[in-house]
Amino acid sequence: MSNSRTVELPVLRDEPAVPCCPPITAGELSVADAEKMAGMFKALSDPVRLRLFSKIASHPGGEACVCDIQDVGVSQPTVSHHLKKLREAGLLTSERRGTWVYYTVAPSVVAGMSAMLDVRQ
Amino acid sequence: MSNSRTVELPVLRDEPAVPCCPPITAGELSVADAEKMAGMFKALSDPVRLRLFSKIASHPGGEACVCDIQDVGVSQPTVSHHLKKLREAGLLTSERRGTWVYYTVAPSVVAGMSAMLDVRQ
DNA sequence: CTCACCTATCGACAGGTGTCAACATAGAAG
DNA sequence: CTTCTATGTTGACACCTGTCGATAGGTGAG
Repeated sequence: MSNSRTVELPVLRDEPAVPCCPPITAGELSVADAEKMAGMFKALSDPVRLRLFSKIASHPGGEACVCDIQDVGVSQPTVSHHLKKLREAGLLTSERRGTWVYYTVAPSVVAGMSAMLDVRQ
Repeated sequence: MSNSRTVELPVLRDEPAVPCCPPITAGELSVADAEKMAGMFKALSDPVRLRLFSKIASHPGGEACVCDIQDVGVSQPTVSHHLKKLREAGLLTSERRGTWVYYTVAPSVVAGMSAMLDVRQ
């Protein structure tokens, strides 16, 4: 939309903005889009991961230290494993601050999944 | 709507209306809710299932005959297997009409999943 | 009835996934 | 340096899952 010359477009987040995929009602998903979205849904397809994600998302700022959320009934390595999966799916980002590691939800990605399922009923 | 007494309450859909689960940002998911929602996400966590679901959802009325959608690159038994999974997860309902079987999306269930991921960014 | 067609089920198999104990790594504080 | 705490990684194992061919069931036509 801008008409000035050579504007540096600022990157809003470290997320790739992910405009991925129109509502499912809009038409058939391409094979590539289906694989991408399936990967995201798969990340949320485990109860433990969903609870971890929910704990982070419901924290102020959508951000939480691992130490705040690791009480989900499985061992610490398993928690770490699940957080890695969520991060690899693009649903979380992680950042180390001194001793602790903080995980943050990627709002645009999650919003994209929500929008994709937006069915007018 | 009839006004005579002893009214039989009509079942709106065969779906259980599913008000399940507030937005993830609203608080931690209970173990039970996490298992229920994880099951729904798992149903959409396979590329073939997502494409089948997308084909049905994008059909007029959110309804399609198996014969219309089974071209997704896998065998007929596999298509049937995936449709069964989607049905068991509550995302689709099926109905036989003569020779053909029609699958229909359960809008309220899908809307529930969408609402759960509704993150204000 | 028989046949042709559409869809579901069964049995089997390769590959994927969740889980843990053991170990490794990274900071912070002595 | 050493030690402690917080996370991540590795390797192993049981279980789950996607896929297919073969087969069964259900429906309409003849």
